[in-house]
Amino acid sequence: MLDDRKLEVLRAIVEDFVSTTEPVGSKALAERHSLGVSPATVRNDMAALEDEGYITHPHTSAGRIPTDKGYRLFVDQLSTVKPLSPPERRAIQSFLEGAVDLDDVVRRSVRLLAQLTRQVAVVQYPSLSRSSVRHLEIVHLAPNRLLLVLITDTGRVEQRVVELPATLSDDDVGLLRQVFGARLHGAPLVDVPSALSDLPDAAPPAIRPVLTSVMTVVLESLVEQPEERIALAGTANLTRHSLDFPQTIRPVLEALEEQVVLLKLLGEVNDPTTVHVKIGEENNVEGLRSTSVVTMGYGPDGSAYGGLGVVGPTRMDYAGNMGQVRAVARYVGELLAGA
Amino acid sequence: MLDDRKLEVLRAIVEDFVSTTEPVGSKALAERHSLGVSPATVRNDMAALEDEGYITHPHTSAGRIPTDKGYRLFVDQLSTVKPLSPPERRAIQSFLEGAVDLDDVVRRSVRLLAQLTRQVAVVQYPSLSRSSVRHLEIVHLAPNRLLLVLITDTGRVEQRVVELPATLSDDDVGLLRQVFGARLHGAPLVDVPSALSDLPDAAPPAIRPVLTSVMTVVLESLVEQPEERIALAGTANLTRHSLDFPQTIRPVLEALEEQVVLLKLLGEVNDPTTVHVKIGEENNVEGLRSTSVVTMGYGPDGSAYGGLGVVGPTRMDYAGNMGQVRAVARYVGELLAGA
DNA sequence: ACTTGGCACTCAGGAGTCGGGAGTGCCAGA
DNA sequence: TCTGGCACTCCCGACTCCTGAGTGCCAAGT
Repeated sequence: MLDDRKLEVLRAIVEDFVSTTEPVGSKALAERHSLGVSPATVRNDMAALEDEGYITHPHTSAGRIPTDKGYRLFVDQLSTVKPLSPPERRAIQSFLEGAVDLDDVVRRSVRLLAQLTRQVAVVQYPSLSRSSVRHLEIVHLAPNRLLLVLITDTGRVEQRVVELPATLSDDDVGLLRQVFGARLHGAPLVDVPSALSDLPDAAPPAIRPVLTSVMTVVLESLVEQPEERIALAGTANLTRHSLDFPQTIRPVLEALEEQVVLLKLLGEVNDPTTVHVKIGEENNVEGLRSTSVVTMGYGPDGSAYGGLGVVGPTRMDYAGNMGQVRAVARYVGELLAGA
Repeated sequence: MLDDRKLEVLRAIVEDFVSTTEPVGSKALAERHSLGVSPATVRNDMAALEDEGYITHPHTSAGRIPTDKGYRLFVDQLSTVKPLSPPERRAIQSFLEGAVDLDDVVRRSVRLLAQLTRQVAVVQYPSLSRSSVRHLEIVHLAPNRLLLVLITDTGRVEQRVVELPATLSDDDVGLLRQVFGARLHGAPLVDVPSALSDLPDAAPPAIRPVLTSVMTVVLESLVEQPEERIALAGTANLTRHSLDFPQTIRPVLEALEEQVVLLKLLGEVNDPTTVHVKIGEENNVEGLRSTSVVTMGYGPDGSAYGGLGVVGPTRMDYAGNMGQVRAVARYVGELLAGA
């Protein structure tokens, strides 16, 4: 159905359209890319590609532009992820190396990604559900009030205030600290429930009620409904080509403000070790139907702490952006694994 | 120079223009507002107002629109801050009351503010420099590595990793904890330097070098260059009226991505207990010259933890937005003071 | 001294017209 | 299977025309 030359024509169309933003015609295409055939032949190939749904034209006397399906074919078969240029690599390193804590890492990464790709960048904080407990601190705020501070191996810090059913002495708090510390230190968050399951029985009766409320808070807010966090940058990049979005960038901005939407985008990744691309209508998110999303998981050796990626017009430099997303994901993964 | 009727005309122009987004002409104005005079008279007044620089017209045969100076006069003398409607009050309460921690409070507030005002909302986290130490936790990560966790009275949690010049036993860490805890508990962050000044001398020689590095980190990263944080929401609101911004919303989005810019906006508030408005060119920030900014400080009884506000087109409902910003600022202030 | 109606003037913006040019589809010949 | 030729389509920019909202100013009225 599609011989090599037709594929070559498709590639040329995608590349030209991506770089010029203008529908590309048979003549210009035959000239610019040395295909060795005449415009007429290119026209025939174009007609075939259009029949198959890979390209369209906005109106009769205009050139062709790729469809979502065309981009999909391009991404899957016609392009290879572009490795970064040395200056880009240097930029990543110098940008990320000064980070002082997790917040800093995430904020720097997201800005970096936005700058590199010139798209909107999204970085998810390391998911609590895939982290382990590094430390659980219990601070005695008031006789009947505790502050729990959970610190994970990835550097996330989560805090919750616990109102107690009874007042507590400092010694009691020390006891609590010991009990929880011993059981939780180093445990993956998902294992916390089982690690704590026999706790009420094992503890001295005096502090049982208190212990139970602390347990409840720990389990509920840190394990069952762990809070996901996300950083966003580069929204101004959406305005670079007003042509890229049918009406306005409104729906896109709205979608990007929804944490849930972003989590969904980053979460739909099955294999965290490779770059994923969702093109146009492939996005299940209303409002992002005219955008493409490039994502990848990051984390140590193939497992994933979380995801990151970029959102841009379907008319984007896939090869380049995929390379950039992959590179940043790897750097961030290493950085956090080493922390 | 400007008699009462002229002021009334200005008010009418501002109100009509704000609600319709269209230049307002003498006839429509005379009809809609019962000024009791003819369009011709209104025209004369308009000419006077234009001479004084309070209004302009985009072209000869168009109606008048307010200038920045006109809005300024309107805000200063012709409008009163609009108190919230009962449903709005309820919305605020129900929106904020479920917050579990500081992050949650800030995120909810910023979304709330964006929804209420239908503008871009900005909320600054309670500034470290105006907070006190509630607790400083020292976690022993590795023999030569500590994690400092600072918890402030406003609920902020800041962490830093300290690499030590020597290895440390758990007992040493306990000692550190005691020493710092005793001196810092309850101290305003600005007083921390003096509270720690005699520390090296007072401490046992064995842990002095370690103590010094910890001190350095505390002072540098928590006191001298305290990290300011800011939350943003509602950027999609910028697109509601494309007419509002000369070219595109690009420069506005860019400005809003700069933390520094936002801090500057919120920081220029001298008296934290009242609402402040910066109109158009009054903004020193390149990129926000076509926007107005409504800000207020929040905090307990007149002092300020931080600032919050909204950014929108100069054509905004000043009275309403000022009321909304004020209300949210007060609620947030109370909420954090009680925490 | 204001206010008012009248009137000539201005000018943005929409509707209609037109021609150029880029691009297409198709066909017949190599 | 490719290619050159050719008729056809139709977007887009330029041009013109026209309408209507709105103004500025003047002279008369109160």
